[in-house]
Amino acid sequence: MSPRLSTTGYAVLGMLALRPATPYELTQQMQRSLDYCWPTSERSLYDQPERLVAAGLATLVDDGGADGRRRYAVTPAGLAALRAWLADASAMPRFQNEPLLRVLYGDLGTVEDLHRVIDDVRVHVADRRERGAAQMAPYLEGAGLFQERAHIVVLVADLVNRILEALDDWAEQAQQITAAWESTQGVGLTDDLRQVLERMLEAARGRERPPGP
Amino acid sequence: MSPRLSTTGYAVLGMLALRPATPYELTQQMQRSLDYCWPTSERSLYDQPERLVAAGLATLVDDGGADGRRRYAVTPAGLAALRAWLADASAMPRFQNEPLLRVLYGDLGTVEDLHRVIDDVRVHVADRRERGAAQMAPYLEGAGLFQERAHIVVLVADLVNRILEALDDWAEQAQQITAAWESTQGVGLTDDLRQVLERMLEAARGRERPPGP
DNA sequence: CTCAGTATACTGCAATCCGCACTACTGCAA
DNA sequence: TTGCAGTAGTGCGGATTGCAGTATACTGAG
Repeated sequence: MSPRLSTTGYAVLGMLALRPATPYELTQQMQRSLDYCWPTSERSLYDQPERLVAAGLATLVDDGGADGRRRYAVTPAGLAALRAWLADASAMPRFQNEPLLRVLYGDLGTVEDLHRVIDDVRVHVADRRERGAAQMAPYLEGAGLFQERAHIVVLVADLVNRILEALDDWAEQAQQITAAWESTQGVGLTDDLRQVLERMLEAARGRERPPGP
Repeated sequence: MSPRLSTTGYAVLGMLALRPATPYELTQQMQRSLDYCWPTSERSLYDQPERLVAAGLATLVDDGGADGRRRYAVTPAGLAALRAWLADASAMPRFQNEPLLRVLYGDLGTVEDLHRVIDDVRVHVADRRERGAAQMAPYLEGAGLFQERAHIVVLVADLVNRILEALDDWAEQAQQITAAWESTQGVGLTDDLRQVLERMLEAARGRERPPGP
């Protein structure tokens, strides 16, 4: 019946289920929460509510006159659609890691380029973590923005933080390893890289099956 | 001059810079490498080479007759464009984490839904790690597919692996924490969640400035 | 008072990307 | 010779993106 909602559609539907909102408020909320698990352009958030209305999953609860400021809320059908979505299979996380792409082709550029990309990762991560901490700190005192959902919010924030930690740890190690490189080409499997590779393969093997016959 | 290449455009340009390829070969390579840092649909990979040719960054080195099988290679201008791209600023990594979105709205569904999403993450991650290990193991014996680029490949694989590890560790902890939940709503800040939150905030604080005056 | 400058809250548009269905060819096996 | 699976694509409609542009409100200098 409904022409298959996109994941972004469900993301918006979910936000409206938490509380009715105007498109602009959706863009604000996106920066606070959605951006950590499902980044989208602001542009598309302005279009989503209308599409949800067309599918019968949301309604206009306040057309704010001629000057816009339209507020939308979920319908019972919308809630049902959300619950159905939550019940079906999820996709593998997709990581659009542009800095890593630059590292992957790093041997086509200079060592300075490579160093800068890695440094930038740490800067980006530090910024994100700082903003994340500022958002999460109030929850300890019972004063979070969605305190009644604290259990969910903490779980989500924890994964985001773990991934940022992984990025930062990697970047720190990459800084140390690449500091010695004189060129981006022909470095070969140096001792430190061999260690990294061995640890990686060992960890992967460890997960397969506990003992083995 | 050229109408600004997309990141996917540079990703393809980079693959062609490593070795000339047919569009189909690009889709194969994507599954092996690009998918870990810059996932795209196969469909768009078929279109990219033509676009690069139009921009003067690639050329057809073998139009395989009427039956397709066209092979493309970078031009000197293409290599220059790649180097210029490597020299300019990178964007923050973007994580499209659909399972996490489902957790974020988990309080609108059942506990079973929530458990399943978290379990699925571990399954997805195990699968990825296994494939990654199979690809990386040959590099230890000097028999990797791009052995002469081993230093780069190991660095990239290490970040991918660290992120997968973070996902799995998080999921394992989330399994334990949510195992006790009888409903997805009104759980509140239980002791285990409070500990997670405290560790998170402490870690973030630790990064800000080493000692303090 | 007014006028430039800035912030907020959008809208339009062209380019790009995506999923899906569909085609065409090859081997090979009943 | 027909059916089926695998390989290598193409076409198309709709979704998404970045960017430029608009409208309105406030703010403080002259």
